[in-house]
Amino acid sequence: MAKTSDRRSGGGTAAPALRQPSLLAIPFLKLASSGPIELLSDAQRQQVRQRATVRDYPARTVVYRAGSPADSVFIIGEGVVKSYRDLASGRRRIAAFLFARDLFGLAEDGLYVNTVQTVTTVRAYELRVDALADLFAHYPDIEAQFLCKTVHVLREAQHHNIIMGRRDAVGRFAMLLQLLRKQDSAHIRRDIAMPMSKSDIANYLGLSLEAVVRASRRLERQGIVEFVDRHQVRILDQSRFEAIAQAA
Amino acid sequence: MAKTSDRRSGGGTAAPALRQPSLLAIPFLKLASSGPIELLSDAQRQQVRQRATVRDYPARTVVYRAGSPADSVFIIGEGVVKSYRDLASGRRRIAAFLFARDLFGLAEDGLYVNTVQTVTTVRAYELRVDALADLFAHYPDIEAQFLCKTVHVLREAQHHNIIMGRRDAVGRFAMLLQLLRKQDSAHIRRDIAMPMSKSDIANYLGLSLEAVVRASRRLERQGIVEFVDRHQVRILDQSRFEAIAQAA
DNA sequence: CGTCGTATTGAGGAGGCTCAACTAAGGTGG
DNA sequence: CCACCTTAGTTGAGCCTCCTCAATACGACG
Repeated sequence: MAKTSDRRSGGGTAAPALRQPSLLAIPFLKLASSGPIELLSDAQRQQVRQRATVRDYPARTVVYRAGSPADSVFIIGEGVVKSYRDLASGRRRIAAFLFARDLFGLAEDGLYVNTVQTVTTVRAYELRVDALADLFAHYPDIEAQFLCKTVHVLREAQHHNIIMGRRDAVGRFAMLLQLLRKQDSAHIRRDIAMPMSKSDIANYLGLSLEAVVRASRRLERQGIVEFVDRHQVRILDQSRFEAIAQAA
Repeated sequence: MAKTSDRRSGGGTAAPALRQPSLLAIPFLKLASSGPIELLSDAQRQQVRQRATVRDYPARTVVYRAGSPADSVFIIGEGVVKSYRDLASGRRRIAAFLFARDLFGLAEDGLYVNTVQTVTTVRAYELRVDALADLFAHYPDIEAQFLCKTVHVLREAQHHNIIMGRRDAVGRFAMLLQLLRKQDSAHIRRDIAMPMSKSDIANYLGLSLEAVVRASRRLERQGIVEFVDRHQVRILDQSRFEAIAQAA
């Protein structure tokens, strides 16, 4: 494969390929282990898998467009997608980046609200709405897990709001890096995979591309991070990095 | 009651007092009527009502604080609340204003993530988590409606993101007014109830109080809106108002 | 009629945006 | 294998908007 196709799965974690659809979230209730957990049991994942179609998309593929009929929901098995809307002003607002074990395609009034496009190559599980209804009817517990996941996504959207409330570009960028770092939770904390372009990041953070570039340059010049390559960032000064990101 | 206590229910709609807990949202699937609808059937509302405790709060009451144990979820019967977090920087970010038929109290890891405080006097239905679990176990359809509502709230959070992505204070303020106008959907579209303070609005929009004041003044000076009193706004020029708000 | 919280207005400064030119990297075709 | 092209990224200059600080007005309540 060509060089660009090497960008897979949001970056270099050695996680084994997921053979079953899977949902990650922090549950409502207090559990022994805090932090996000796998919601579905093996049996549940089997049930979901049986009703789903596996889809493999190359990078930059549009999965669906905003306003088109919503026939399916999707669970990401591997890879990264962006969910966005193009506004009347010509600007593009990226609502979220979605990763393995994330869910997308929740519709409104029978239509998708955002456009979803792959950032890396992506394997997804497509569940048609009737299959989903069937699943919920037979296995109410699975429906409860979807509710749990949706609440988790809602909290992430609120976190995005907090990011956008910051005035300084450097702070917003640092908070995005924190978010990306959580994706490689099992991996080393020093290196962060950044599969999306800086232009995508600008659209996510509500900044101009130039502002994102200057923010990353400043972090680099101050010796806080280092850009190993276009899609990989290394944290050099953990405490100063945290200080900037936490100062929300 | 004193004058300030006259601020009720987000403002002057002649809606009859809701005797039953109720959820408002736009469903996934295409229906005959687009726009938000009542999700629960009469029988379902009855079931929810039986397991809920009615709570009446004066204005400015804290219902719960971020980080405290999450024992209950709440459905608003009447009134307005704000859901917010106080950040390390001393700033307060209001995640959402919630109205009649809205749901709040969805926890993470057994703890509330936001602080919720009443803006007006509020009647709410409190559902303890075990009562909610019992409800879901016996009536899976109700769980489906809660899922639908949560997705709806998620979309509203994404809309909030779009608002915050705007650079101009006037545009953000106009979009907030649009949002408030939808609350009085059955009511005249010319007058908008604005139960919260301008300071709250600033915290919601990610602006300084002064910026909100100047934005509203500018809309007023241009003859687009008129501030009838501190909590009521009248749209004078519908088309110019829309043009500013839509130009997201 | 004084006090407190909310609201308003002005002056000055910081930060991000736009516009514009330019560099770097990846992909294509001869 | 290289010239070319396209996309992504970088940097600088000047403008614009919002922020901060500070002082003042207003309304509700005691």
